[in-house]
Amino acid sequence: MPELPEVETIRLSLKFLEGREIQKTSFSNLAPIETTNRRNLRKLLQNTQLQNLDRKGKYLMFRTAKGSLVLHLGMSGKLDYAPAGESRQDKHIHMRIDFSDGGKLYYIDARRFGTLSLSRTSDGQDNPFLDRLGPDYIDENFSEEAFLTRCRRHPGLNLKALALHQGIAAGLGNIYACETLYYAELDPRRRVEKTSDQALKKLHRAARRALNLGIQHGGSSLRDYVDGLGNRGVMKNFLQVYGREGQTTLDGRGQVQRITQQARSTWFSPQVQK
DNA sequence: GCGATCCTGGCC
DNA sequence: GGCCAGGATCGC
Repeated sequence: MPELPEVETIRLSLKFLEGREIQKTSFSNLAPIETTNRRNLRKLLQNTQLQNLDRKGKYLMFRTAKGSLVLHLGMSGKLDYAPAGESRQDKHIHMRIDFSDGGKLYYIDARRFGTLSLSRTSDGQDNPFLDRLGPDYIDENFSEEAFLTRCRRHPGLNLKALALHQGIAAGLGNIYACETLYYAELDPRRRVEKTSDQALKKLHRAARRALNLGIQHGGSSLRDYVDGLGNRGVMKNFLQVYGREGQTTLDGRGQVQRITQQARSTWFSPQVQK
């Protein structure tokens, strides 16, 4: 469910937890833990300070002195903070972090497409999920030239698949991939090898624009997305093509059509995107 | 590179 | 009952 803007919004909403002491952490039997085990995670997140809450692509990193919990929210994952004296009840709570002041942070994930993993290094390169990621689209140091080089390694991909490929560049999901291709006025069916350097650079700029706009508006709450404190985002009201099959684009420049690519829906406007 | 697959829930 | 969903991996 959450893409870069939603994950970033969640991160910002929970940044106030930085510096707090974690007392203990517990996991459900079905918690989607990968490449480590609950004992290691429990040990990592026990009687220690949460130093920083960071993000790489769609992954959150809970940093402590001994390493980080690396969390991906998948399609249905949420974080929900309950201050001292409150608690949450849900069938699908898979992790609970108890802070020494009585606050609790819950990870809730009905579909369990998310992952909980571990990193011992500050750059995260020892974690197989983080290691696979390309640069973050909104990283100021990620140049158009670097993006171009990475794109050219995948000549056979169509532009929608390119946009969604987290190893080329990280952060776009289905919503913002569609929006990016609309901003860049590029046909999602076009292949990388048939796309000019100029056009790919335009795609890079468009992705940054789409993602930053999403962050500014607190993410897209289409169905049930909320940040770590239960607040909805309003980016939905600014989407040009996503979910608008049979309507005009938000700015009225064309009609929106839905097609299927890589077994997922793509919304685009053939009049605008070439 | 592509399609199937992991899983639950909401909506028609 | 069937279809759809904001994701990513795995096998072919």
